[in-house]
Amino acid sequence: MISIDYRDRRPIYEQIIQKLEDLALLGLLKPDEQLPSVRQLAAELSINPNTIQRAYFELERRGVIYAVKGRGNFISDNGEEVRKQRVLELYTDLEALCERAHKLGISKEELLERCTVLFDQNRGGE
Amino acid sequence: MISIDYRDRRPIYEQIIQKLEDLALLGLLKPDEQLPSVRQLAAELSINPNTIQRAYFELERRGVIYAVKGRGNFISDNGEEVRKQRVLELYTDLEALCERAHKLGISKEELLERCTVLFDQNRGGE
Amino acid sequence: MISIDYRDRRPIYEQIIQKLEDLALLGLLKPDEQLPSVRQLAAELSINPNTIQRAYFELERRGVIYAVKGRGNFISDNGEEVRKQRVLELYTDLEALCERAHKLGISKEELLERCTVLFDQNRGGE
Amino acid sequence: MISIDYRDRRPIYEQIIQKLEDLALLGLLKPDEQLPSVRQLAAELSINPNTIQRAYFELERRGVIYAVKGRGNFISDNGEEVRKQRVLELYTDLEALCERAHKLGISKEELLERCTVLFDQNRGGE
DNA sequence: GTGGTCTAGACCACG
DNA sequence: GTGGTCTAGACCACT
Repeated sequence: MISIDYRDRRPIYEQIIQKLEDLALLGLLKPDEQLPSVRQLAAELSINPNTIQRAYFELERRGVIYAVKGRGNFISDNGEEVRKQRVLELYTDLEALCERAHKLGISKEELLERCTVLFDQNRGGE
Repeated sequence: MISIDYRDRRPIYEQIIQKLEDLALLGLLKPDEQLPSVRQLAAELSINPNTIQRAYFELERRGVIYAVKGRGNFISDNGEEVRKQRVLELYTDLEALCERAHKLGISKEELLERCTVLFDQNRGGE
Repeated sequence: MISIDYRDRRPIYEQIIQKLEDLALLGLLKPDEQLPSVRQLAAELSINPNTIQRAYFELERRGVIYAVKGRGNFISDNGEEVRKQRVLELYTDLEALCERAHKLGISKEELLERCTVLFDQNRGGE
Repeated sequence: MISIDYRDRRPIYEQIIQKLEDLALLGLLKPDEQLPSVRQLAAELSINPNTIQRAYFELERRGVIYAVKGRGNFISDNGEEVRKQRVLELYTDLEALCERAHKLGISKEELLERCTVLFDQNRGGE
């Protein structure tokens, strides 16, 4: 379900957060579905349970999952909220990218054209 | 000429690299123009000379500046090549962003619209 | 595994880079194999950890190794790409050498003969 | 007669040494021909006289030129000796290159072939 | 424990 | 004076 890329510069807990968030966002993990336990997932990925714990804490803080004492962790049903936040993040990144493009002397038309091509490419790739 | 933002999570040397690269790319620093010396800039910014050294070293590796022992550091004149590489990097980042947008269900029209707005914002910001 | 030659005029960190790159290129260090930690290698060679750090940093930049925060440094698996780049560099150096030979009035036959001898010597040296 | 490349990583005095040695070797500077004075050359190149002095000292040590107190510096007539030493240096470099080639898994045939091509290229380039 | 960053201060080669 | 290298020791984030 989840795999870790040790070559990735980002910390492991962040990779796990992102993967689970993606799965929840794409609807591959349904609301109220139970996640693997901290120990189980830790064993599965051969990493420290603390790292899983940290990822679950952060996901709970973000409202992606909720914890029930003695029972486990479950997918929250406010997927729409999460999605909105992701969209906001994307727009922030897009803003930074536009600034870089501007500094590099790329025209708006050039950027939009490229954007269109890349977006359509993506469409076909699925 | 350069300022450091200690709230910025990026390391200091990276901030310096980016600032100087931007200045060189925008043509505000002309080819063969001399940069402040390692010690001088360190004193100016109240940071350790090693940190400046590291930034200058990386800039030299990237071909943005060149160092002459006993004389100082100077802006390189192959700014155009550096720019081309930066453009390629930007397009790679744009591709990743388009993929994210696609996953989030953002339509192409929505993305292009946003792109236009952000780009123009940037224009006005100068 | 690694030794430093203090009579060598090249900086220590460069010697380390070369040694490790050679080992990786020759396949004596397998992909995903863990390297000695920065502190450990520093202690082993009786030099400063910063110097090792610098070498590892450069090796990572070259794609020879990859670092995982909190875990260590590991041999990268794109050895073939690195090798190709090294071959290109070697041919560039060979070109400069041929030019020098030409200026010194060395005939092509003389150069090729010498090349053959040196190459075979190398073969026997192992 | 001589030009300095400040982008070159080698120290200035070394560049001057090499240039003059080359000129002597190629016979463009005849035996007993007088070199420009330290001050004159320093002024011409807009660099410190100490740097020229250092280059001349080294050239005298190598037997390329000889100094006459109160008169100036002159080209030595043992050009053949200098050439021999240069050839030795080249062979040393060739040896290192052969070792690198061997480590990279380049076959002898491959190297010789490349050598031939590059040498002939050089021939045509003149 | 690991790597990543930074400081403070030193020595060297070069100009 | 300049850049280049190195040491000693510190703090941080991550596992």
